[in-house]
Amino acid sequence: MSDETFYLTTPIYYVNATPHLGHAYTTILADTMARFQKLRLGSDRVYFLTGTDEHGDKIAQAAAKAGESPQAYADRISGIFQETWKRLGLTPNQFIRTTSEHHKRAVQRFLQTIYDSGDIYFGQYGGHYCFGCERFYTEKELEDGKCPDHQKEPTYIEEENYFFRMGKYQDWLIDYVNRHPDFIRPERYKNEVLAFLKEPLEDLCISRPRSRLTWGIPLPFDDQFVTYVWFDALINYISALGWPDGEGFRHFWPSAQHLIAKDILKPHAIYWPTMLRAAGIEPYRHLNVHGYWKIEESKMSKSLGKVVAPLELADTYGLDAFRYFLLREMTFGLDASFSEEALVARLNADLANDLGNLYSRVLKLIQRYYSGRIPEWSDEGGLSEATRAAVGDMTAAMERFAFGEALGAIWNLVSATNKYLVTNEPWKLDPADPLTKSVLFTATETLRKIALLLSPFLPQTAERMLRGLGIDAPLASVRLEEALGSGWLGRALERRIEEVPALFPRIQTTAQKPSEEAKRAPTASEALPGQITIEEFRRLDLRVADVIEAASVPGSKKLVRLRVRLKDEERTIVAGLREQYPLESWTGKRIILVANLKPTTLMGIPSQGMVLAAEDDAGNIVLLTPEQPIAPGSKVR
RNA sequence: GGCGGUGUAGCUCAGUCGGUCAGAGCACGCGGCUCAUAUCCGCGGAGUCACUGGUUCGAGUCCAGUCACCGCCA
Repeated sequence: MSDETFYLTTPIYYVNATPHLGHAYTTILADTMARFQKLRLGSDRVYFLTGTDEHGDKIAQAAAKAGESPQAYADRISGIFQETWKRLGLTPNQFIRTTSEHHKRAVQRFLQTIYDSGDIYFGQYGGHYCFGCERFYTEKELEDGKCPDHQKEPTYIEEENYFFRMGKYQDWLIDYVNRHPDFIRPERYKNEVLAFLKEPLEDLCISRPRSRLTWGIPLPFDDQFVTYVWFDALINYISALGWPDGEGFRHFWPSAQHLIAKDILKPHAIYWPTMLRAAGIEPYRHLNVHGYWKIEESKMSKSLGKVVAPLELADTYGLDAFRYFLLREMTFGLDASFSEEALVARLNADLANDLGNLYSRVLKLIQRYYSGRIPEWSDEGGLSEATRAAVGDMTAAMERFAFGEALGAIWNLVSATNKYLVTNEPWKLDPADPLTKSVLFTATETLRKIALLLSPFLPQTAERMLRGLGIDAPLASVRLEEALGSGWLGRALERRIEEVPALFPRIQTTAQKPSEEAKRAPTASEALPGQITIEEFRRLDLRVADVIEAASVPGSKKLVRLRVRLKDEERTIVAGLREQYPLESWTGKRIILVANLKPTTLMGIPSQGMVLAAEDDAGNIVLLTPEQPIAPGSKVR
């Protein structure tokens, strides 16, 4: 037996926002991979880490805004993350927080190590600092002298700071990446990093003066400075293992793999390896980079204009269906679209029809033929080849983080089992016929193996399937290889099938088959140019809203900042109507709002919608308003 | 502006070294079955493989250029 281990991390999430789909996706991927590796290697050889990143300007500011101390604020948001992962059934081995004592000590130890070896120096720096971005900008990067993200004038700050000699490691890093082609994967991101490294790599400013920021870890060699938040955060990957002396570090670090979304490629692919190098620590093994979910509006469970947050769909359709969709639908490394419709399509086609129905038809046959007692007979091997292929393909796909392919491999086996039943038609045979017993035994055996293969992806479903097959599955301690053998039955319950609830009930969709009339409707090519369909019009979410407050937008003559109320929601809208409607005229006005307009930022102010107005040829502009009094939030159609 | 990438059936995407590569799943149509969650199984579609040139006996697959979208850098 090898001493192979597996250590997988997610990023630690910055507590300036509450968990969203992106966080959940990364963590679900990691959870699935960790479960898979535990199945393969045994749970004591696998370590899965996640956590929260809690220092820095933005946190201090957010806390101040919320009227809390930074620590109280971080505690609260970090708690929400922990709760959310629990709700989603995710099981990290550790949830690390950068405000924890052991992390702080490790960061200081790390800094001191590099400082002692001469890779940190004190230098001067001057530049345009944007507090929103928490970073300096060069002249060239500014647009009209403003931060391109926040549209705010940055502050010129000149200060002395500590720098990490990152540039010193540039050649080493290029060489390392080239020598280890799968160090950063998929390849597109490796190429991106190499492209970036073609330019000279600058040293990294790793401190912030206390005079400006106190919410951070003090530098061990100068307490007038705190550590730059990225430098602090990355170290979590080793502090969590008890670096430098911890047993966990020795045991797990050699197999370290990081999982991130593509937006934080640079710190992980460039800062972090050079930091490790400087500290005399081996680089991690792989950096696995995934894409983004583009969230498509759904018209399914949207009630009263309230957009349903993706995470809520986990409650609506079940954890496993939610996981299945995410794992199946995104090609690792690429972006994908998230929509309720697509989720339901997957749920119905794959989970309900293919898998759920297979499970149901087999168990119900056994129930009828043998009063629910699974026949112990011989497995004639009718599915052994398909099973072998599924296990091999699935394992190989997981090695490459190809979760969708891995599920595809399992579904090939599901499909093969459905075919096997149609080929052998046990329902046409005499229950006492040895062939019948053999066929049904083979089918249940295969279902058992399917459940096992599925367990990293759909843990709850796997357990239900096994239980239904009369097996009390201690999945945490099961080893894949052993369990795929014909002897493994876990703790066999009385192998009697009582009732067979549907694993995944089909979701009724309102989408009906196109009627004859619909087929005769004009097609796109027949439509006049510029015409839209009623469906396209319905995508607009127009609402009546009340203006409760109006304010000027500094630096703009045309813009006005409005606070408007919908039904039970308030929003800020920036409108270019100040010349037509002076500030004092706004309050109390009832307007029509495009409520599902993609939010944007105008002159530094986020705007969540657009006010409708009419304009004539002469440029006269008037607001649109309901002709009779009607409640704010009412839909316009 | 510089560099990467992407553009393949209605939809989502596979297509390694150029020659059964024109494919899969979903959706759709037809047929079969009726054990099963109106499920399952079989068959089918023809899509100028973004566009234009080029290399080659032969190109989604290589080269050049064009267009569109996206990413990184500036």
